[in-house]
Amino acid sequence: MNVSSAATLFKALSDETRIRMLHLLARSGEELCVCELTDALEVSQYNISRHLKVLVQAGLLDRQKIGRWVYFRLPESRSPFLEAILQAIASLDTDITQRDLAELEKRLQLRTNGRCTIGIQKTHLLGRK
Amino acid sequence: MNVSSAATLFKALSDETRIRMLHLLARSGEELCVCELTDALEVSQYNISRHLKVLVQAGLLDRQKIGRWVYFRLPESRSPFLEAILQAIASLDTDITQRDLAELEKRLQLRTNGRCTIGIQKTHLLGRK
DNA sequence: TGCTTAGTTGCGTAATTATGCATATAATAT
DNA sequence: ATATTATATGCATAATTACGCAACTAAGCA
Repeated sequence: MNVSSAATLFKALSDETRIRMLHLLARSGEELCVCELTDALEVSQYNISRHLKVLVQAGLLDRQKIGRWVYFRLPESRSPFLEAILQAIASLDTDITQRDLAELEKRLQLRTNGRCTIGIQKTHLLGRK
Repeated sequence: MNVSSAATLFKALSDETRIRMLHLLARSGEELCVCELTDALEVSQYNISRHLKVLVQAGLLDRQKIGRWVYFRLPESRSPFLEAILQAIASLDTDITQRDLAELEKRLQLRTNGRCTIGIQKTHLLGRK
């Protein structure tokens, strides 16, 4: 980890939606697809998608496509630097983060065989008409 | 610590100069004045001053004026969240951070009675003609 | 061979940020 | 008081970022 990549990493973390996504991934221990994150956070689908791209490019998330769904998870191997920051984010406990976890909990119960099999349920968050 | 202030904090950290300043403050254990930071980092005086302001406003630094000099130090009381991040920054060890520490070391030897008594030595970094 | 669905991305616009230059403020010294 | 010195900041410009909208790709199904 050098100064430049640390600055890039912090820049990727300098957004509320991205912090909330990482918090959910860290606390749930799950890998989550775009539509699950969209429903849990109640942010428009195209914004979720763009924020996820920022996190992947910063090395904060791994991406895996399964069928029509794309799953994101925290990288298995993390530097001490990254681990410390993810721990800090996971420790966030406020109205918003509690709500996010509760919404995700509900959403994860719609999985079948441990996988998401449906799209976005909160249709006003769709990135198309 | 809530999501919004975490985002603000990370935004304040999303700049190389600001990370280098925090790194010096954490590793040296000293409080440092504007001209010492300017000489150590070799960044123009007005930019050092502006970056310091960002860090103070984000709650990452305390400011104390002594005579004509203004000293900055890490806050004595830190949340676990902040402590984890400062530890991570202090652990940075690269060409740049080693050089910064060496330059600061040299600069601190110009103190008398543990205080800076001179201005910027690298005159090309001054914010005036 | 389409049609539907999960996700991505280009474009335009608005907001924010960094930096150089010049100047302002504030404390000390002559 | 006036000049000097340490630090801060207003202004202009350039670069970056976020977001809504719309269109696009890609995978599975009829």
